[in-house]
Amino acid sequence: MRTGTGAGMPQRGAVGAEERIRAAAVRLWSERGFHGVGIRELAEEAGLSSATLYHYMGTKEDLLADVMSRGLRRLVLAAERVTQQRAGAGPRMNALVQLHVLTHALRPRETRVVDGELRALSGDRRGGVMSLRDEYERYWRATIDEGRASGAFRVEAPGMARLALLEMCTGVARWYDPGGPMALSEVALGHAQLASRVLGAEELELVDEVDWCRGLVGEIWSGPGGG
Amino acid sequence: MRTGTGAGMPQRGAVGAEERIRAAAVRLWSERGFHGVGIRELAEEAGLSSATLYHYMGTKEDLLADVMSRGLRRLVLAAERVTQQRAGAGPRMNALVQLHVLTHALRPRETRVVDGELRALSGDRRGGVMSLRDEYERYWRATIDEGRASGAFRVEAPGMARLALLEMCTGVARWYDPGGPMALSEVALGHAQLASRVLGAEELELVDEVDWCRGLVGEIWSGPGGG
Amino acid sequence: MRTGTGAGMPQRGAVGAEERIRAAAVRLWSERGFHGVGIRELAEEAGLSSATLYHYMGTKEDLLADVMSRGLRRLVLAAERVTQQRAGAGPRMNALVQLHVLTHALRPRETRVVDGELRALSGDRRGGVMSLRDEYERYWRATIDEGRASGAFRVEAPGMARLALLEMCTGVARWYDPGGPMALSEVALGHAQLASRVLGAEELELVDEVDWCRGLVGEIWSGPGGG
Amino acid sequence: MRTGTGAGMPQRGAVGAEERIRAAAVRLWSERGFHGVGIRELAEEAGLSSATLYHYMGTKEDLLADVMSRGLRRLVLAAERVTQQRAGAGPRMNALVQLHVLTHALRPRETRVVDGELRALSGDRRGGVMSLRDEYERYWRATIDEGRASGAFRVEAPGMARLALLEMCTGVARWYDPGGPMALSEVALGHAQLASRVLGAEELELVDEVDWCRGLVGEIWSGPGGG
DNA sequence: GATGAATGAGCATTCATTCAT
DNA sequence: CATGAATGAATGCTCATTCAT
Repeated sequence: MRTGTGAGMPQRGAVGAEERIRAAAVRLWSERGFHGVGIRELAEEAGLSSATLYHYMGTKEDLLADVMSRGLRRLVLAAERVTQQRAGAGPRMNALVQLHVLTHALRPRETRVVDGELRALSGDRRGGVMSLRDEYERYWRATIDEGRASGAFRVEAPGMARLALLEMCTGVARWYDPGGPMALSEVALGHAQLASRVLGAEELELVDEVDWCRGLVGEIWSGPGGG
Repeated sequence: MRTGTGAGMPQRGAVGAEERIRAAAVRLWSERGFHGVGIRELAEEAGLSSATLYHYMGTKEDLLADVMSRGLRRLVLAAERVTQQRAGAGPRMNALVQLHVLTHALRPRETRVVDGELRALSGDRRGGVMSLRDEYERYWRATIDEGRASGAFRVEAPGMARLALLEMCTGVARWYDPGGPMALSEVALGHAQLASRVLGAEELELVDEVDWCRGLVGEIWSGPGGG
Repeated sequence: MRTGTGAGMPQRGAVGAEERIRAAAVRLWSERGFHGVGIRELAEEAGLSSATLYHYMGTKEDLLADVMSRGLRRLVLAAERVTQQRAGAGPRMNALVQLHVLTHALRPRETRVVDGELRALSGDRRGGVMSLRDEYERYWRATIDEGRASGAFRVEAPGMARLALLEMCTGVARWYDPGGPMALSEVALGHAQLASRVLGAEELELVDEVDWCRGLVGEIWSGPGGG
Repeated sequence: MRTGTGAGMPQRGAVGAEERIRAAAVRLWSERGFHGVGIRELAEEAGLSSATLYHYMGTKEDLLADVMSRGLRRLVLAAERVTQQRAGAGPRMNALVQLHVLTHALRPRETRVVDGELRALSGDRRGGVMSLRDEYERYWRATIDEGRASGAFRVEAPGMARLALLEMCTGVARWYDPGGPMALSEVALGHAQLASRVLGAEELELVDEVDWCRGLVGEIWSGPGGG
């Protein structure tokens, strides 16, 4: 997808096209996978002809790389904010978890694509996406390390703990049902507590970051796509 | 896929064919997904022509349902054994976790297919697989309930804890690398400890079930396919 | 097949494509039957790739239904004209027979497909085609009934006579050879006479409708397809 | 299909196999056409495996040629009998028509295959079948010629009349319904009368040959297949 | 006599993609 | 900006047929 339209504000109907295409892709791919959805169906979902699609994107795989990169960049952006605005390993980790869980609960389609379609990317493009993912995970790694150094966390295998926590929190996008019995904030706070247990930091008080995170998610994920 | 060949020992190339097909499918699907692998490639991987494939299976989707059901039945079988042979919520949960982790670390391909291709199944067949998955999760649910009742576990939202734990342990199949820095037993015991923390049962002693589980996995997962 | 191209004159290769496809189908199917001709061969005969074929049609069966419906609609249209422009059972039947025979002699391929491939249509589509056929036969039925009522025809079993006559006249498409010994007008008039005998109306004078019918056939069957 | 089993009487289950195969072919082909039915379905209908089928027949096309030849030989045989046992063009034609109609009404499946699948036969085999058909039609031709010579028939174009009559009478196999409103004998006698009209021989008395023909059809068409 | 296993070629259909307009 | 037309390659699957047992 061509990088940017330059102007600061959407001007013509066409401006929304890229956005609509990405939205259609996310909707469809999150449900049936990259290989399970054809270009024609994608075009129909976006309200365009399949030929017009190619005006806005490169190949199908380019579109996937674009969608994944944008999603990951938003995750990175959010994690960066948390690090800037929350000090101390405990509060930071608490916020990171609540943010991750909220993002995955509020944006299950985007996150499922980001998390599950890496294998559909070939060599070169995969590398770029993986390094973005690593960039995101680095916030977790750093915070866990920090907590271990300060004595706030007690974990023997911090790498494994990080992976275990990420898998646990990412899983929310696979099972959370907004119409189900659990309130969103319960899930977020609940996972924050589980994380504190996993990290051996139970005595820490768990600040409720749900509203703040919700605002952050809203700010970062709404709008024309975080390009 | 037709049920069984009956005879006790593989005699001709044909005997192993069904098995070879399933193995090929697991290998390929775990890496590129159900929709990412064509019938011809599957056949080649199994050492057959694509026409011969259809001698042994119904449709491609039938094969997927077969592979998933067999995998899940093995998981159920193993969980059943744990429940029979380990008494008390703590020891049981400990064994369930170590078993799940070991299975996912030793059989990452099978478990990734089982866990990730549900969406490729259409209506009727999906139901069958989902009920098997529910059957498996019931062992976890029951054990958590038991531990909460006995006071061994302290969790506020047991449903969420179960899902969080399952996602966490299942994730092992996505990241564990046998050539990597972590020993398999460390991962298994490590997750058992994380689970005990998640469930608020830290004071419980964590019996090392790795060898026993390894035997169980070997017994249940080797052989002609757990039909 | 999409309805029409609107423009009054063929301009580019694409305009005639639908027409060319139907013509190819009629040519091939009339000789080897619907199931005897593959899509690739059809495409080749139409001068397109098999993928392009699907740009213009739905399924192969859709194309058959389209071809049959168009043929039958033309038959109906012609019979309607006869009924409007010829009064009295005798003259009408005479014209209907000559028209039917001429159509089947001049358009043996279209009529053979219309007459012989009903079984290749599945349920729903078959019904539509059958009702068109019934519509056409209704003109014969009505005319025979009229002739019986007026005393012009003497037949005991009018239903059987209608079927017998239709089979007899339709058969022309199966054996008439324009390069053979019989002139087209002889065949048409000859059948008109046989029909008058079958209906017990020998004393009636047989007007030669060959030229008029030929004009009608030319008018109705030429052109972009009678959609 | 290998020509004969030699012995005069069916001995083993296998003896019936060829017969069952032909019967299955006739059943299926008459409904969906030669190209519309696969070998596997044919085998299933005959109660055999598709491989076993090939024990009894050559290729699929060989089987078709066999089925068609046998049918036509039976038609020829019956026409021969008529010629031997009925003297005079009028009575002979009367019997030929009633026999043809009865055969097509009682054996619609066999006759539809005989009549409609010639195009599925390639070059060499088609010639053989066509000459059998010609042999059959020769009885009609000869009888019409005889009637014209003796003054019993008055037709101008005897060739066309023959074809018209054959098409008319053959059509019975396409529309006659034993459960419908017309009795079989009505159809047979009715067509005999239409034929006499077509041939300009109305003054001739129409002997009811239905019972005799029925016997002939029963004799010739029952039994192990008229090989 | 009968069949499971096997296959190359073919089936109807869809794929992602290009391009002239 | 947008699309209808076009296609080579691939899709999942079935074809008629052979052959060792």
